[in-house]
Amino acid sequence: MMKTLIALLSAQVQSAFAAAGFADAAVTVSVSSRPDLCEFQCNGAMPLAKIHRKAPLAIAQEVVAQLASCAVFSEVSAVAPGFINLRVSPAVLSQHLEALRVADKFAAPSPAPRRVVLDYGGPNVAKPLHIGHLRSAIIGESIKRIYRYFGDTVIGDVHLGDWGLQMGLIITALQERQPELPYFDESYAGEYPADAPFTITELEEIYPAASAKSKIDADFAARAHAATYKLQNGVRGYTALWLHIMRVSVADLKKNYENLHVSFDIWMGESDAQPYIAPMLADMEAKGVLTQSEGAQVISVAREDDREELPPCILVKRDGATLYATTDLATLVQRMEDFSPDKVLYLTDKRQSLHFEQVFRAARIAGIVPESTVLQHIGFGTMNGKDGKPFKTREGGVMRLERLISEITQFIAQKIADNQTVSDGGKTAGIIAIAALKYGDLSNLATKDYVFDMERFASFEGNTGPYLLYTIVRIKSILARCGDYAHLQICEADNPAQKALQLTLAQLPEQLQASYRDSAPHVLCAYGYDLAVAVNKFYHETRILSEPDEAKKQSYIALIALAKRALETCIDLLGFEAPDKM
RNA sequence: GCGCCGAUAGCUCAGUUGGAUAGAGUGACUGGCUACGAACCAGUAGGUCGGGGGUUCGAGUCCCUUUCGGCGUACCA
Repeated sequence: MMKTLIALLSAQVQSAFAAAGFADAAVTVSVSSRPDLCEFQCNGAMPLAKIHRKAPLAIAQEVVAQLASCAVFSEVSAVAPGFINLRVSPAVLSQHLEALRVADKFAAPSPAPRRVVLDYGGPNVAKPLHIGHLRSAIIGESIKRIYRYFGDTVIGDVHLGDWGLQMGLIITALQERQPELPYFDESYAGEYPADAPFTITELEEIYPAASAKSKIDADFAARAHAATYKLQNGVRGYTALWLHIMRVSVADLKKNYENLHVSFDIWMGESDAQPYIAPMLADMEAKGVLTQSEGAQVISVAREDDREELPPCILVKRDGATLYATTDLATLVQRMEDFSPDKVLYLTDKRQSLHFEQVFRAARIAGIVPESTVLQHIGFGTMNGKDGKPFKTREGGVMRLERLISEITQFIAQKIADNQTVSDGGKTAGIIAIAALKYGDLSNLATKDYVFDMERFASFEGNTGPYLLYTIVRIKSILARCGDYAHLQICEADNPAQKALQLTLAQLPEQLQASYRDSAPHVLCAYGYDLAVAVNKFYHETRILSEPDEAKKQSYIALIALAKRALETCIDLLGFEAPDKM
């Protein structure tokens, strides 16, 4: 894999510094902050001024003198107080893009590919997905794709909430409604029915009703606790019922995630960690890391240098029950055994950051996870409404994901209806809706709260997902008339918009790397938008199909074909796709 | 109380090891369709980067302090 353009230019400037007598300097070239003055800049002379007791401008001038004969640059100058301004030679640029065009990938794979367990999604069974699940799914899916682009092996685990009191509540409510079912007959020894005694719609109604009832009906609550206990101790009928709940619920979750173009490699959950809990606690006991505190069994995770003393990580409550942290640690035991990952990354709401800090420390102390395995939690912010408060439906309730997607799809279907170019029963509207939703979310820093505004996200103007799709569709429309263009080569630019597009395209590898290094999809959103702007400007100012000079025309076509692939790579890593027409 | 996070144009957001005149979008105003899609392009106006102090040749960025907001703060997940 070739070097990035920035790396190539940096190497040239670095050796010029060395030739001028500044071999110790680690200098880099960056994209210019003043495109009116130059294309690239190097600020390396200024920090050297103090060390060498020399004016920064003088240093810059000496370096520039060394670069004068360098064919890589078409223009080099030193400017006060010590900037080195650079323009790349058009031939070098076009050759670089030509190499990028024929490369099978736009960025070099990671030199040390990792095994990563990515814990995202986190839905609860028997409960519908709502907007609280949206960000984890969208951001996780994008990070998964970015990691894989760089060669990591990523195991995406949906990590279901499939254990605990909620299951007891459902079972107890079912028993009230259908006491005749064989699952509740402890003397029953036959086969249980293959089909579940409820649909997903019924299940989604049963749970909230049971939850509400348990709060006002103490007897019902007690029976639910008892049912939970029986389930956890493997009572046959309850286990069979639990499997029904799981199958019905997971099938529905899969359908919903598919609509979002989100997929998982494994569908494990809290229940899978249960067999690991007892041995893990015994091991902690043996190691002496488990201590009694206020009646609970805990691991102390506080450190000397903490600004504030961290509460201990509680593993067993006073009443003997285990908790979220217990399950998460047991899940880590299981993940180390099954996958021996180099990294485990969790994507949850940022309100859980203290919990993960405690769990991570406890995992190190208990020796569950070695130092060589990175544990990271990315806590994302809340999706708010226009009023700045957590997003709600107009009626004030929690918005179901299904409804959110369908509302955006309808909104967009209405807009493209005016255009009348497409009538495919809403398929295109669905594709655009997903792009609008995901881009609207991912273009923000993941860790911050953001304001969800459907009209803004679904607008086809400005910095939006649909704008990127529109740009791709325009290119497709031209390429469809070009016959076979795969062999066409990119040549030196002959106009400013073309040069600008080439320079933007040359940034692609670095931008991909930055998004990988920082697990930051928003970097790709910003770059994809910049690239789309450059494409549209070029498109607007250049005749492509009607260009009389055949050589120029071919170079233009090769350039937009590369731009199309670059844009498609960006949106694919963000987790959405472009239609052929819109 | 303590801790974490945030505050950048009317609104929504970027801003990479500290670098030149702090950038986009949107809204407002203006111009461009007999060229490959005007869902586009170009231009104008809009800023004490919450306030104050410090470090530095240079601070939106680093340090201290302060105001406001969000969240968390041992037996929920």
